[in-house]
Order: sequence, then structure tokens, then C-alpha cells
Amino acid sequence: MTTDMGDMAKDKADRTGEEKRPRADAQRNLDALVQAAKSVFETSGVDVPVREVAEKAGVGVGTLYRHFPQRSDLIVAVYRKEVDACAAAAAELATQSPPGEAVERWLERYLDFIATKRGLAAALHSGDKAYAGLPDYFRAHLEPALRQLLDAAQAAGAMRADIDAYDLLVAVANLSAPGPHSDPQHGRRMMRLLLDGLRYGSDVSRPPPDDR
Amino acid sequence: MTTDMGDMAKDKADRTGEEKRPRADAQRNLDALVQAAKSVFETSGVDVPVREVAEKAGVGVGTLYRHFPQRSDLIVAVYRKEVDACAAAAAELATQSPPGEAVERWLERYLDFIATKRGLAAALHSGDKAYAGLPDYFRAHLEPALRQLLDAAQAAGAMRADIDAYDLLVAVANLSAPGPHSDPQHGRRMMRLLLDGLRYGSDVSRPPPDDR
DNA sequence: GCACAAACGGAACATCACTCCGTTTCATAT
DNA sequence: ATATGAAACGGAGTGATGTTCCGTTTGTGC
Repeated sequence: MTTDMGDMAKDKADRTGEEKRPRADAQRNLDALVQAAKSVFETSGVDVPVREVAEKAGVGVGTLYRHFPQRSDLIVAVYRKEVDACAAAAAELATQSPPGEAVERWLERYLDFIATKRGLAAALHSGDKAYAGLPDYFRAHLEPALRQLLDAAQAAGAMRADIDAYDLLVAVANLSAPGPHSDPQHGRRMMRLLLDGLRYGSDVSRPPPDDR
Repeated sequence: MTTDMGDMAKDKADRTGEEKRPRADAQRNLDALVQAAKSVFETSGVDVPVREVAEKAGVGVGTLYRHFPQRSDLIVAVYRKEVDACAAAAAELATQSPPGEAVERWLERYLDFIATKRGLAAALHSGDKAYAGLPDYFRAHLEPALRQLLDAAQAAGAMRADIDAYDLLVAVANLSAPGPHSDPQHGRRMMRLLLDGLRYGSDVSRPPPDDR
């Protein structure tokens, strides 16, 4: 790519150590499968028959299994794609909102991600080895995304400086876990509470009292 | 029906509105199934084939389905039985340990329960209607159990008085949720931390700093 | 003992994850 | 343009698992 070629026409991405460019149809089908899986998982849960995913993507099950040898591979692919999207949203928000607001908006976005991933989270903690790498992926992508926003907010004086990005991610994820009550707004309220405590004006030596 | 009948020998539990006593073999098989399910779920997860449960219980699958028409019914039965056992442990601990210690011991017991129920928790939050009643069952049985211990501890001056039993249950359950790190001792450490803050002598206005 | 309702067990059926392989399509050299 | 081989495709087939059905066995009350 971009490198001239004449004779390097077949060189593709060899130099970079990447795999050869996949065939166009293969790439198209792979994208269609992930897209279809995301859509179907959202409406019918991750336990939906793979045939439905294949059908929605307009491919045969053989093709599906070629790209995703295990059902879990498909789930992982969708999860990673959504993590990527969530992380990417941070960069965009950083250019659209003032620093302090960007953090809050992104956390709402992140909360939505967590909420819709409840079904995946179930699979995730099922002990299946296939998902062992996801937590690292989660952290590797989302922590820098949030840190970037936090840094900007802190530099702008809009937010306390003693906040660890990863702690905040975990805290929000845990807070949004619906305990034995089923209020869908609970997570949001808890997070707002947390945010109130993070704003610069508040007493940094003491977490906000809970509102019980 | 159920009306008199010579002697009351067969009256059994009619008076209380309960169903007739089931046949002895039916009761035995039902117990065996729950016992087998508990055992098999612990070693192989809740997605284990029902045949295995039936086999371990020494009954046919037909019998299993007679007692538990849905797979979820079996899961629910195991869950409720364990909630009962956990709640019952409170009464026993209350007689065996001094009040303050009883609370701590019971919370450890409760934490074990939560930890082993991770697989169930996954199913629980899967949106399946079959589990809708479990949270209420959870609260109805465990909150009084803990409250009893807390009351005793507070009366003995061993613990702060401003603790809501249900909040504590939920907090411990959430704390023990393994975030994207997989340290099995994490939950216990977090709970210990929480307990330190609950003891009477500590500074009630500020939770203990986390030990990261 | 006897009768019969209740419970049992496992073969049979339905569904789904996953495999296999003959057919089709793409990318490249000529 | 066309030929050619590697790669990808699709869907019938296979095995495993959930669920039902029904002939057989067993417990209970007389």
C-alpha cells in the first residue's frame, strides 16, 4: 500500500509483518458476520443459534465457522469491536465538549456499553478460557481513553487530580451492576453521585456520603 | 376432600393449607436431585447436561423433568436451598460466637456463598423470567439473618449502629464481583476493609482508604 | 392382599453446535 | 482477456443435548 510497486505489487503488507491482505469477499463476509452478530445478540441474547447469525449476515454456517471456529470467537469479536467503539468515542468527545463535560459524557457512553454488555458479562465470568483475554483488552483500550479525558479535565481545573482511571472504570461498572433490585436507572444515579464527588470543588479528603 | 376421615392420622398437614404429603419415593428423588444438581453445578457449572444430574441422582431424566419441568427450575431450587443454608448459618453462629465475631464469620460464609454462585448469578441476570423471584427470596431470607446478627453486635457495643443490613449485603456482593482482574482473594480483602470501617471504634466519618 | 393413582425410566424426538467436502469465486501470471 | 490454483463458500451431515411420551413399576390406603 502506498509504496509504489511495479514489482512490489504483491508485497502488500509483508514488510510490516502483517498477514496478507485477505480476499475481498472474505473481508466482506467477516464484517457482515460481526455486524449481524452484534445486531442479533442485542435483540436475542448471546445464546442465539449461530444459524440465525449466519442467515442475517447472508452467509452459510460453514463460512461463519471458517471465520469464527468457536461460538465464543464470535462473541469476543463483537465485544472487542464495541470496546473499540467506546474507546474511539473518547477521542471524538474530546474535540466536541469542554474537558469536564467530555468526561461525564463519555462515562455515560461507557455506562451504556456496560449495560448492553450484561449478557456478555455473564458469559465472560462463566470461567470459559475463551474469554480470558477480554479483561486485558478492556483495560488496555478503555483506560487510556478515559485517562486522556481525565488529564484534559484536570489540566483545565475541572476535576480532581487524584483519580485513577482504571479505578473509575471498575467502580462505574460495579455500580451499574443491578443488585437484587431492578431499577435500570440505578447505575446512572450511582454514577452521577460518583461524579459529583469528582468535581474539583468538592472536599477531596472525603468521598461523598451515600444518599441512603 | 380432606374432610375429616375417621381419624386424623392422614390429616397430615391439611390444616396448614399445605399440599398433601408426597409419596415417599417422590420426596426422596426430589431431594436426591437437588443434592446431585448442587454437586454437579459446583464442579461443572450450571450448563452441565441434565442427564448428568439425573444420573448422579440415580434417577431417569423423566423423573427429573417431572420434578423440574424447566432446567431453570432446578437451578432455582439449588439456589434457594443454598440461600436457606446461608441464612440458617446465622442462627447457629449467633450461639457459637460473640456478637461482633458472629457478624464477621457470617459475612465470610456469605461471601463464600456469593463466590460459588457466580455461575448462577450469570444466569440470574440473563433476563430470564424464571429467575425473577430470586432477588426477593434472597432479600427476604438473608436480610433478617444478617439483621439479627447486627442487632446483637450493636447491642453489645461491638459495631456501629448506622448500618443497614440490606445495604451491607449488596455492598459485599458487589465488592466481591471480580472486575477485570481475577484475584480470588479480592472479594475477601474488600470485605475485610469494609468491616474495619464498621467496627465501633473506627472513625465513622471516613471509610478506610483503599489499599491499592 | 388388592387396586389404582402416582411416580418412574429411558427410548424417541427436536434442536443446535460444529464438521466435511464438493462447488464457486477471487487474485494473479500469462 | 483467459487460465489456473488457492482460498472461500454453503449447506447437508454428525453427534450431543434438551424435552416429551408412554408403557412399566411402586407406594398408599382399604
